[in-house]
Amino acid sequence: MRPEEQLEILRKNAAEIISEEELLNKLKKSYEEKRPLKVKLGLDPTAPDVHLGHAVVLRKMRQFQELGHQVILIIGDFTGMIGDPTGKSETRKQLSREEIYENAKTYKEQVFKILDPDKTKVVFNSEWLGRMTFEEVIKLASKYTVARMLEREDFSKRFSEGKPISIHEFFYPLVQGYDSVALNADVELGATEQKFNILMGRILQKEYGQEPQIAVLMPILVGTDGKRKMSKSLGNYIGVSDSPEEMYGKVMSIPDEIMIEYYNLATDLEQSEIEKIAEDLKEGRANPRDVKMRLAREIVKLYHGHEEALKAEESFVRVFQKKDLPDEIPVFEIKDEKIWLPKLITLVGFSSSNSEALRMLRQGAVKINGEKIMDPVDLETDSPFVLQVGKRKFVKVVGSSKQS
RNA sequence: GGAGAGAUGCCCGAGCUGGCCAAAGGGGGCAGACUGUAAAUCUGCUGGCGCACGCCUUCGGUGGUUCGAAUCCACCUCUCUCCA
Repeated sequence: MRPEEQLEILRKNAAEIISEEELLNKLKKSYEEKRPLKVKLGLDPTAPDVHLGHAVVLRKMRQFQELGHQVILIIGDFTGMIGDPTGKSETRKQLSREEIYENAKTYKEQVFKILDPDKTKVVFNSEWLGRMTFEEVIKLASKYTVARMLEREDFSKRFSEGKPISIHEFFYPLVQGYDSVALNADVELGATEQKFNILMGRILQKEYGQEPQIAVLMPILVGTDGKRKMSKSLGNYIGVSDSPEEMYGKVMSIPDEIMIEYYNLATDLEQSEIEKIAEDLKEGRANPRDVKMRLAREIVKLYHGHEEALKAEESFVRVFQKKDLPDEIPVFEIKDEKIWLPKLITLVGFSSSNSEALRMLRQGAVKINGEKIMDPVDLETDSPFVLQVGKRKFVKVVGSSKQS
């Protein structure tokens, strides 16, 4: 494909490209020399749960792949072993080799729902970082100044608020930038929050006599709460490995205001189509609920296929609109013939303690076979029953004593 | 190296002239009502324990004083600020 057309595609949805002109030049050169560009993305090996927020970036990577470029995923195992300090207080535990390997494996499984495995190279940054001598490290550290380091917003904020910043945190940007040097990367992808780190790559590459990489920055996807960025630790994420029903439901729970953002960043719909939806919505021609259902369908389709998306929708309508039971309820086998209800709720994982279960009970959140129960009763398990806690947690409890 | 300030429950943050403190208030979260599993609003809950006006664990760590400590004392660890 012609470089100009490639640029057109790559530009879509990107928050910022630094710089487009240089990117076009690289694309041209690549086109002429028939040499694919090396496109780099760093992954943090500590949290191996890929969600739609990551997907925004990964889907852009996918476009690069489709245009014939070389995609390189860097597993930050070296940095992972040091332990990212940005939670501080708990000095995040260091990961062992095995854990990192394990995480990397699940990472790959999830990432390959989006990327083409045959066209993806995965590397560990310990490969080159682990071999650096202290002398080289100091040399690397000399390439940047404290004042410039503090330009980064989170650092300067913490600094002015009197919050601690450990010296080694300054190494994160340096190390990430050095990864680009080690790979001689042409392009680095990331969310806008990665701007500083990615620009660091450019600076270091120049210092080490390389042509600087292009920064392709993608917008940050807001989480299901509509406020904060999507992340696992905030519990506002939609994972690419979530079940179809779960995924569908989570999409339905997002605030209306961010629907179009999701259409743009998390679906494959044409720009023109999305614009039309946005307008219908604004003019009141479309029911926001239907627009959201379509969104949920589109997103589930991407990760589970058309069929599953429809099934998830059916299930959703049944459970939440008609207030029926879902057609498939997980079964929980129980050995005891009799069980105290709060204990059962905890046992199946709907609460973290009996006390909590008791509280939910008192607030009328618990139903058995559709009937609201407010007392901590003892239950016979000789005949199966459906336990429901809250709106979305169901389980079918079956006594195992009768079965054998 | 010197001087000062501080460390409280998921987070922020009161309390710190010792008992009334499982610890105010806010945020977040969960649940209920209302709905479109949206938003807004209202209500309740928000350490554990077989459900308790009871017991256990919790206020950076370890010891101590006391009938009794988040609150007093000693030492330690960590953080911040100013000086060098």
